[in-house]
Amino acid sequence: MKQFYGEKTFGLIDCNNFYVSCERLFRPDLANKPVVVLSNNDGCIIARSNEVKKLGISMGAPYFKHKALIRKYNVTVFSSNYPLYGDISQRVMDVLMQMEPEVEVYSIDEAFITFPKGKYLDLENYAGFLKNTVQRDTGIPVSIGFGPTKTLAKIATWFAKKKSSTDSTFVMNDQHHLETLLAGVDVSDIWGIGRRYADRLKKQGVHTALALIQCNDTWIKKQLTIAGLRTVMELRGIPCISLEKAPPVKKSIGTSRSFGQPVHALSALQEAVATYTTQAAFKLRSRGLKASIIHVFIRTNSFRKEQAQYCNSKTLTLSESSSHTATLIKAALTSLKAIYQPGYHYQKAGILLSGLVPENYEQLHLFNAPDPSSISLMEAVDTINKRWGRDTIQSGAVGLIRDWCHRQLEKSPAYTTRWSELPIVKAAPPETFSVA
DNA sequence: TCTGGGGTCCTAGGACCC
DNA sequence: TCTGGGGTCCTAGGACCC
Repeated sequence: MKQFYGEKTFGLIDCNNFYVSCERLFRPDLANKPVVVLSNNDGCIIARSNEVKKLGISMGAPYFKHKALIRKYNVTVFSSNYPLYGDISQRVMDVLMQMEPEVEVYSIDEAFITFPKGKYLDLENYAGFLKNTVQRDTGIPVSIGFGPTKTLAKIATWFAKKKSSTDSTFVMNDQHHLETLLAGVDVSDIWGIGRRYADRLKKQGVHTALALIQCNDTWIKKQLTIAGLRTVMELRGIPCISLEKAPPVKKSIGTSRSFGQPVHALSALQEAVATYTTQAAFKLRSRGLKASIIHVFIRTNSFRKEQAQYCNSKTLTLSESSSHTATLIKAALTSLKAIYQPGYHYQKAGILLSGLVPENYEQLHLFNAPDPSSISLMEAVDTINKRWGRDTIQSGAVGLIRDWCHRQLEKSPAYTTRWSELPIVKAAPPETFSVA
């Protein structure tokens, strides 16, 4: 492979229509039938079965705009069920880690692997073996691409999905002429080139990955920054992005939601912000971290051009980092009060915690002693909420009426993560299978 | 009526210091 | 009246990813 530098082969394992595949695991009657999964608040379509893709419904499309089509073609609709998807994802990753020593969990539905060039004599065969093993052990169909860099492995996976053949794998090897392959890839389909950059490149006459790798490096850096230049090097076959086996240290943790209906009152925003802070603080403690910076934002609906628009945010630095829910809520509500303006239709609020340090990292305020009772209180609350559900014990600030809560009308059960929602399999005649 | 959420990285520009 | 230059840090905004 003369044009490919580097000693390693990279692979990308990408779950097909992942959220839809997860829902189908427990609804085998939906195989080969059109299915979509909605975003939070049932707002956008974020996963589509192949049948739905053929109807021309695009990724991220607003649900309400396609309701008629969805009804017409009898598409089954699910609200998103992240506990289910997270659990199935873990199973897929476990299978890969049993097969390969070097695995990077890149996202909920993708993993990179890498191994020395030449480890497997027949890469096509190995890709098929990997794919079949994941499918057999988890029920999730995947596509797999191999290439000499991560970016080219991504492109190989793109070819694997594009091919109408059933094997869903693609290996970039000596038989392929890299330039011929890249001539068939639109710049917008390159990992790292988003819509803005793609538009910009096309305006200047660069339409394909092949045209891009032939551009001058200085020009590329000016157009796409150093990150874009790295992408181009990878497209040329020079590895610049390495495999990250350990998940990177978190720099921020946030929670934000759109409301189920417009919100006007400060009191409702306070409940929402307190609720999001509670959730973020729980995530913080689950990762063994404390935060010292808390950022709160509120905004109106920018799609409603006819309405008065307002968005604002405020960042507060705590005198001492904390993971204590009440402390964080107090700071969040102080910021909220400072930015709240009456008279607007608010659509979304959120909080972002940063300045994260390990919980055992002590940087005490000169005059404040730590309160050991607050630590044991939080531990008790987390234990109870893990056992009985996350709403069991909460701060009074989160409210009781909560009419701002987001919608999730079509949610499937937490089949694999909640005892009360386990699927019940009934004995059935051969060749049929039903789930109650 | 109804348009997601959670992240990361890069750069430009201002503040500040010596 | 005339009034430097370089380094660092921080932040906002824009780009990207799934």
